[in-house]
Amino acid sequence: MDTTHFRAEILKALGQPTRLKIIDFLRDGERCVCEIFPAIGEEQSNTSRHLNLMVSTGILFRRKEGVKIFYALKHMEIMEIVDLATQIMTQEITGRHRLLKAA
Amino acid sequence: MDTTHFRAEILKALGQPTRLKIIDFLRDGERCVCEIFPAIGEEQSNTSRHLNLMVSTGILFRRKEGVKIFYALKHMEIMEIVDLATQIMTQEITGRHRLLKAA
DNA sequence: CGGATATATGATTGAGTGATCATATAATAG
DNA sequence: CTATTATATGATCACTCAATCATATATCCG
Repeated sequence: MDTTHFRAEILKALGQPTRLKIIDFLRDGERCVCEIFPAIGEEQSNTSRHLNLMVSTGILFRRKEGVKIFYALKHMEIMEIVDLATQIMTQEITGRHRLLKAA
Repeated sequence: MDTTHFRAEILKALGQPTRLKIIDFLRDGERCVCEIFPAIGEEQSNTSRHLNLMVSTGILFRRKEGVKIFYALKHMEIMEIVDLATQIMTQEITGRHRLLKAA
């Protein structure tokens, strides 16, 4: 089986600023939409769409409680991936500093 | 500093089927374009564009040797990220099987 | 029931993306 | 110098995506 598309879909879901902000915010645990969209500074509507997308992709849990709907990270691996991306970013930035100083 | 866009850019670079195929192929080490595009079954032109994008994003090295241009993964973390995505995928697939069996 | 709150969804729009074809550039061999 | 090989790039096109506004749905409270 070729898993390329499935794996790309997961990584693509993480590679978008608004979704990444949501994921950062969900690190501390489950949150409802009404907490998420003010925290990340996006419209309720837009936030809802991104949350739905990430549930479809399989990286978020959804739980209903009364009127509120709570979302949470479904896999610890998601945080690890984001942390590794941060490491790469840091290396790139310091690497460029080194180049700038040398020039 | 808000690093959201930078981190998203890195993850986005990985979240595309053609680029993911390239990254899989580069696990074994440095390869030139003439080796890469037949291996992944894409056009030379298209392959070149994706390689350039990944160099700009800072996840690939480029080295010139005569007429050939070699590309290589620039960070070990890239392989780790892809492996973690594979783990998530596997958990999702087996999880769905379990649900199907229970139904 | 009627109003308020929380979330989702339809429609639209502008921007971005990936692939393709044709062509340009660069390096090397003969 | 010319032909060949390797790679990059311009132009184009269909498609996808993110954001927004307006509205629908659902739950709860009084």
